Amino acid sequence: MTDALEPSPDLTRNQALVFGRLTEAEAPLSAYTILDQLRNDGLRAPLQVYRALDKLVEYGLVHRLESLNAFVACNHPAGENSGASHGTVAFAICEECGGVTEFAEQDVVKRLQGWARTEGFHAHSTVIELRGLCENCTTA
Amino acid sequence: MTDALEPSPDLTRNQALVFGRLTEAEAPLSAYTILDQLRNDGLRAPLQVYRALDKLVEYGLVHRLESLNAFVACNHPAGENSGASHGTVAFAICEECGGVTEFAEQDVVKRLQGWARTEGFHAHSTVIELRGLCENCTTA
DNA sequence: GTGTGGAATGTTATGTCATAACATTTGAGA
DNA sequence: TCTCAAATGTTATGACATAACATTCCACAC
Ligand SMILES: [Zn+2]
Ligand SMILES: [Zn+2]
Ligand SMILES: [Zn+2]
Ligand SMILES: [Zn+2]
Repeated sequence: MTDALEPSPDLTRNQALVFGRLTEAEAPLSAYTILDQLRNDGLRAPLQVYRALDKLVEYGLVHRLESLNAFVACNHPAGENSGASHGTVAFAICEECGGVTEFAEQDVVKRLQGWARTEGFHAHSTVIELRGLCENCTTA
Repeated sequence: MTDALEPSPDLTRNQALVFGRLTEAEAPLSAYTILDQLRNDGLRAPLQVYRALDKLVEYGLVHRLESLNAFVACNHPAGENSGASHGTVAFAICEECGGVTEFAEQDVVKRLQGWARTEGFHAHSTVIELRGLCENCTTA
């Protein structure tokens, strides 16, 4: 229903820079924020970042958060810097601290697949994003 | 978990124009597309459209599709032009014909609520969007 | 009927996100 | 060494969204 498997070859220089920056970040980053933080590494134009992001998303190393127009490094269990790839996942996005939790609920995916099957809809990607407050920010 | 109930008062002129245009459309419309189509009705600036959209979304008459940066009129069973409001729904978006199907899968919502409860995450809105091909466009 | 305040509106300018188009460089394999 | 596909560099432009401020509208109190 989602995410064709892709090999994850060695990263190019720009891809490694962008991926490294996202891996260090504690919250999603926009492409322009990434660009600003990589000026000293030689990046100058948005396209350099967007092209790297396109590949990283294709490899399954990075996810795009549609409701934020921003990107996060994958934290999938097997999602190290090797050949990582996985199916549909969901994101919980805290609007106070910006933190993002990636999680997989197989029953949710199954249910959506079930709906798609009965309707004849052929999904190739699925977006699931919860917006709200994480536990820390609720109690605080 | 989502969508506080809101009364849906009489629509203002701009709100009615925008809602009418979305209701007639067969696919999602961007704010700027709506603006272009309402120039002859006196609308001139993006903010006039965005402000109307904000209210219509608040009233539950219109939904924003995050993965498209576009808007659709609600087709909820009780979602006429009266006081309509409902919980979390999902959207199936055809990338061939542009058609959007709004549907509710209570088990999906329950499962996501379950995850949120165990994690202490307090969601106030939920985005579920499937991207792919509808039945017509798959067979065609 | 007049005054008043909140909501809606109108308008200009600006900020943010993303891609088109084209030139150049790089590097693996014939 | 040649060659071609992939990656990169660069400029310009397109698409989506909001800040800031002035004005109008209208229900409601007086
Ligand atoms: Zn992941
Ligand atoms: Zn938080
Ligand atoms: Zn609806
Ligand atoms: Zn279709």
